Amino acid sequence: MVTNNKDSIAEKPLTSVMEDYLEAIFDLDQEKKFIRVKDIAKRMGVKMPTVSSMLKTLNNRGLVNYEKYAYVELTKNGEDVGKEIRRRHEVLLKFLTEILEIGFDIADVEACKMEHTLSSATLDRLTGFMEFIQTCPRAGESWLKYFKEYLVDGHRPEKCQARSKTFSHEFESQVQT
Amino acid sequence: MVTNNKDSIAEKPLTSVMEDYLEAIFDLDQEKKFIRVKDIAKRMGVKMPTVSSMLKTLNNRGLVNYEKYAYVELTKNGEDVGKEIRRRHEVLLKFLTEILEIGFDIADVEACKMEHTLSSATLDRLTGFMEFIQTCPRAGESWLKYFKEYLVDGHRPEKCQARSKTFSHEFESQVQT
DNA sequence: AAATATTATTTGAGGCTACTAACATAGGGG
DNA sequence: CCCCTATGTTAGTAGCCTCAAATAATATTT
Repeated sequence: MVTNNKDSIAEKPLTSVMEDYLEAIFDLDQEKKFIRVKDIAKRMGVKMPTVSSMLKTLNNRGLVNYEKYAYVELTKNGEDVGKEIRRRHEVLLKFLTEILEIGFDIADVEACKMEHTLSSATLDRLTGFMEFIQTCPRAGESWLKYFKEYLVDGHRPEKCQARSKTFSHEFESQVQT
Repeated sequence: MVTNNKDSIAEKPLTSVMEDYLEAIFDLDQEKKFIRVKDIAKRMGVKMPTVSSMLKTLNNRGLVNYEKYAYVELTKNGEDVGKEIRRRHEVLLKFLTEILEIGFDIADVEACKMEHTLSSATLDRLTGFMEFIQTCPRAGESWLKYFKEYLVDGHRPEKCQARSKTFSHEFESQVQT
C-alpha cells in the first residue's frame, strides 16, 4: 500500500507484446534521433491508435517517458528490458541463420516470436553452445561443416552408422513431481 | 457464400491457445479411455468454464466433436493439428534437454511456448540437426561431449585455442582464424 | 498569420481468453 | 425413487490488444 495508484510501476510481469514494443523502441532509438508514434506503428505492423494506448500503458508502468504529442523516450528500466529482448533476438537469429541455416527473413520472424518464451538460463546455454561451436575450430567448425554436408546429402550420411529410432516417448520415466 | 454460418470450419488460422488445447486433448486421448472437461481443465491449468467455451469454439471450427455433457472427441482435422503440435513439442523438448541440458521441467514449459512459433521448415532443420548429432558419433557425440566439458569448465576450454573475448559483438570480423 | 498537410489522440467497438458465481445435469447410495 | 455429490454449463465480467472513425494538435507551405 505504500506503492501504486492503480498500475504505476506495478509488479505484474510484462506481456510479450509489451516487450516487443520496448524492443522496437530500443531499436529505433539507435537508428533515429527522435522516435514518433508513426515509426513505432510501422515497425510493429499496427495502427497508430494501438501505439498510443500502449504508450499510455508503458508510461504507467514506468517503462517510457511519454507525454502527448511529444517524442518517445525509454526510462532506464524500459531500456534494460528493450536491450535484453534485443539480445535474445540476436542470439536466436544467429542460431537460426548460422547453425540451422534458415533464411534471414524467416529466421528474423521466428526469432521475434521465440525471444519472449525463453528463460535467461536457456538463452545462456544457447549462447554457450554457439560460442563453443565458434571458438573451438577443431571440435566446432569442422563439425559444423560435417553438418552442412549432412544436410546436403539428403540426411543420409553413409559415413556414420545410423542408430536411428524415433526417439519420442521415453521421457515419461522422470516426469512430474 | 457457399461456406460458413459464422465461423464453422473457418479459414482463419488457429490461435496458439487453440493449438494448446488440441495438443492437450490429443495427449489425453492416448492416456485415457474417455476425456472429460475436468481433465482438460487440469492439464491446461484453467477452470472448467474456460474449457467449456473453448470446446464450443473448437466444435464450430470442426476440430472436435462435442456435445454438452458428453465426452470429448477429436475430429480427423483436430487430431492432425494435435499430433503436429505434439511432434513439435517433442523435438524442442529433446533439443533443450539433450543438447542444451536444460532441466526437464523448465524445458517442458519452454517447449510448450515455442511449439507454436516455429515453422515446419525450421522444425525440420532442428530435427536434422539433432539427428546428425546422434547418428554420427565421431563428429557428433564426441563433439557433444566436448561441449559438456566446455560447459563444466566455466566456458574456458583450454584445449581449444581460446581466441575468446566476450563473444557478443565481434562475429562481424571472424569466421576464419 | 492562414491554409493545408501531417501526425497523434479519443472514442467506441470487437475478438480472445480467462475468471467467479449461480444454475443444471448425471449417476450412485439410501 | 429421491437426494446428494461429481461434473458441466450459463451468465456476466474483466484484461489485453487491436481496429476504424472522428477529432485534435502540430508542422509546413503559402
